[in-house]
Amino acid sequence: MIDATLIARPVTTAQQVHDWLHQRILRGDLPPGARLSETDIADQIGLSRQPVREAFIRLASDGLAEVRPQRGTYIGKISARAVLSARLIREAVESDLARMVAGRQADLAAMEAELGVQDRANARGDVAEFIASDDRFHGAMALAAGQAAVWQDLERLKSQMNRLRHMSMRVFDRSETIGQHRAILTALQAGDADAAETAVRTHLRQMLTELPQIAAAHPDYFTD
Amino acid sequence: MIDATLIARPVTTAQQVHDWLHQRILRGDLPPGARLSETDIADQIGLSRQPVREAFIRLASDGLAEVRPQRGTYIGKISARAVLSARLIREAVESDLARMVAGRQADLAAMEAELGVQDRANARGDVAEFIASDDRFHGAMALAAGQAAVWQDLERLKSQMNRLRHMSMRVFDRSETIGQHRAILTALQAGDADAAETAVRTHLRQMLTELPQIAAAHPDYFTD
DNA sequence: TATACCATACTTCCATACCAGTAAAGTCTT
DNA sequence: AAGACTTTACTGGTATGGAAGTATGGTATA
Repeated sequence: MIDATLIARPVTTAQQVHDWLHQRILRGDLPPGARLSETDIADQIGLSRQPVREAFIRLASDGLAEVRPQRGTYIGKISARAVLSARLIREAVESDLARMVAGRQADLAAMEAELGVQDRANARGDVAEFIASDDRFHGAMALAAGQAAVWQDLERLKSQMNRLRHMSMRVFDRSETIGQHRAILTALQAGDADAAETAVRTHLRQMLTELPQIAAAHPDYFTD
Repeated sequence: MIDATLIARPVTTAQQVHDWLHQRILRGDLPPGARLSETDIADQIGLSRQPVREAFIRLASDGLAEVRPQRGTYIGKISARAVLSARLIREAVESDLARMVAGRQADLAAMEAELGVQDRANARGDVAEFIASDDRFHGAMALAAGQAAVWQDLERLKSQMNRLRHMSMRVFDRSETIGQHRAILTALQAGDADAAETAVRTHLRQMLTELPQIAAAHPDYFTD
């Protein structure tokens, strides 16, 4: 048995450049508003400008960069409007997913496991790992609802939120987040759809209070 | 007062090529699975391959095309999984939006107007206009909820569904769709959040019955 | 001092040439 | 005739050069 994802995947250089930059942007290594230069990056990694340019185009499609013709390419600032929109969508979708999970006998072991990971990451102050585990927790819920594809579709929206979270994580205590996660899981285990929905909405509304504070602390990283 | 959107908008050739192909794909002029050739299109519109190539990259990011390195570029087939995922997301989000609209004194004139447009388009058999009006109807609801940005974020997902609808519209009678739209509007006007949510969910679940029939009629246009 | 102008040094955008991988037609061998 | 191998004609991927537009800083002028 051959893994089709391997034979069908001659990853191009442009794709690798894109992935590299994508990760750096999400982690906050490349701050919002920073300037990107085709030539600089090309020289830096020993390539021609072309693959770098194509990576920029992909980033722009991701909503992470902005190419201004004949002017320059910049890391997109975090749009408060976009974050709020993404949050609303997640709340709506994950509420429904939670109801679906609560209504069936789903395997919740994966979600349970992530709670432990988050405890340890929080204790270590490992921001990146905490965020990754947080994502896996929510992804596991989508999987338990039999809707893995839905989680994939939200990727683009999650990107914007994750950039914000890399900033907020350094400011806020995450034990509260873990508690909210546990509340969700408990409701799901009890098969209580109403409680699960409430827990999900409460959890995702947390960002409504955090966003203004983060934005106030880094005004140059945001647009309205 | 100068319109900033005008001075800041030197539309590149690649962008125009992208928009052109994007529209043709959504309208079904370019059928799923069709082959795209950089050289063919470049010759056809009198350009070099480069801008066409960059348009392909954008289309791939849109999820409308697939670039297979060293093999060829193809119009993406319609993924049944993706359509179902998009449908679920829309049902979740628009349910919440409907509740928001029902709970406030919103201006619903725009939605009302689209119902008339749909009546006339349906009578004429104008598929494209009907779909456009359908989109505007749902978009007006998002606007009435004060969440225009949310509707923008769903654009990518709507693309996949719209391709499907261009096929289904020729098969199904749309008067039922109009009736469902009216049910939504009536509930909103009455300020009945529960009825509005139910009407929205009923309306968007229509696709669950249509998708299998469309897919069966055009098996070569779909992947699982 | 303030302002208009202009030369210059960038930037991205597009055209062209070349490279590498794929697939299918054609040829040879058995 | 059937199979394996070779050739050839494509495909997209990358490199490079120059064109077009923009920002910047200096300079002349009022």
